[in-house]
Amino acid sequence: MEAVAVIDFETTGLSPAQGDRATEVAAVIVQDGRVVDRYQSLMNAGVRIPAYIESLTGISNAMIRSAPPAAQVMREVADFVGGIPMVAHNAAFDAKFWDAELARIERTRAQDFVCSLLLSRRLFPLAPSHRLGALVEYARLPVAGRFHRALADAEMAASLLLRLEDELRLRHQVAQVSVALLCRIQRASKAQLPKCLAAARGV
DNA sequence: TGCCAGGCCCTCTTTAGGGCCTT
Repeated sequence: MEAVAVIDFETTGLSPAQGDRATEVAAVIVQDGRVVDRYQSLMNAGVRIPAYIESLTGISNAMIRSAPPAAQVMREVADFVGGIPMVAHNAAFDAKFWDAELARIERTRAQDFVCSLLLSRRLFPLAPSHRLGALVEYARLPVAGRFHRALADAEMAASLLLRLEDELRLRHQVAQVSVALLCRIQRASKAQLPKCLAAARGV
């Protein structure tokens, strides 16, 4: 598979449209079956983190006060990722924060966003839960650090992506896994999935 | 203090409702 950037945000809430902002971002570059580069930074967007999110993530208002400005961090991470396809667990969430934070520095995203949550629902239908932590346990992936910290979650989502790639190769005999195929799989309905995988096998 | 969104997916569905997932 071509190189991808697996990203994860910690934020003050669920919706940039409601005024929520990013507090931490991480991106790991996955190439040739392994993580080859990493970026991580706290970011100060000048908004207060609610107490229940401080306890969820361990990221405090004091930590954010001494963090670099959000605009600087977004310029750095966007340059780090460049134009390669992006991946996140529940990508709808991270994509809306990525696009909202980029818009504040007058930049836009051009590449695809692959969702490891949607892929897991297709390829691990028997998993008891498709939360990142539950999938790490289900697939016996290494715990990369504290859950709900950006770099640890990005590393674990990267491990999950590589496991999903293995699943396509070994169980479904797909010789060539590509981002385009992952995009087709995540858009496929349950009924469409067998045909989608058969086409990928060249049947 | 408590709550806020939105897309996906299942089902006792499609003229809808509710759980899952992200912070």
